[in-house]
Amino acid sequence: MSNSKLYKGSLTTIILKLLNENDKMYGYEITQKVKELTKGELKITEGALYPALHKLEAEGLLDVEVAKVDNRLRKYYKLTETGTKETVNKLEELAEYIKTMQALVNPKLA
Amino acid sequence: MSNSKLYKGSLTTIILKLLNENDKMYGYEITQKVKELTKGELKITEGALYPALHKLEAEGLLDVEVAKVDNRLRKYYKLTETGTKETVNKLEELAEYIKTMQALVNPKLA
DNA sequence: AATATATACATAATTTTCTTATGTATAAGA
DNA sequence: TCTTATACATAAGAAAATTATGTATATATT
Repeated sequence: MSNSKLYKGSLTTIILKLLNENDKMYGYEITQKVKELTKGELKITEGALYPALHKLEAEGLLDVEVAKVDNRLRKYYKLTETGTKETVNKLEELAEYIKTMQALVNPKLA
Repeated sequence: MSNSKLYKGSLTTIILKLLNENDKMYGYEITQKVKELTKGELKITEGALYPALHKLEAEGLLDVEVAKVDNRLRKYYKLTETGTKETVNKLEELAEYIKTMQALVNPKLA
């Protein structure tokens, strides 16, 4: 991502969550979806995204399927069974993190 | 931090926020305060904390004052004027980030 | 027809920000 | 006496980004 306030470590969670909702997506689609959902707040850069996808695939959390659309390459990624389980963990971690940060930063509301 | 689910980039915000509330604190005190406020969820390691403090000082966001208590060294840090302004920015960024992540991860509630 | 923008992938160099390991030193508790 | 707590620090390495490139096709603009 560029310009944005993204904390390192959350990209994986974002990818997994999107794939959990959308069954299969390709890289470019993910960048566009994030831009759309965050109203331009978050821009995922290719330099971050593609290595992240490759890593998740290598770890067995994602499966790939190559397709050719309009004479252009697309790599569709989808969650494996392990990936689906890991998505649950990552989302719990994120919720936990947000709670913890709010306790630190806004102790009155905790 | 160790063991924890902390996303990289939030340590600076935590330090600034604590100093904003407590006027002046020393490093070890910060580690203990974070542990206390997060009920042990977050443990700031010295390897992360001290370099972060030095960096904030070098950037002019913190001032240091060395003291000797019980024959042991303490370095009290406090926000400079610039540091106070930057604290506001960092807290806004964090709030924004949390909002953005919730929009991504829990679009129904957004 | 030429050029810019969008689509779609990828990697390399560098930077930021941690973790882990190590080191020094004093005080207090078992 | 030995461990734990207090209090600082840095170095090596890893993780995860950013920034800069590179390739290639399709579409929109001038």
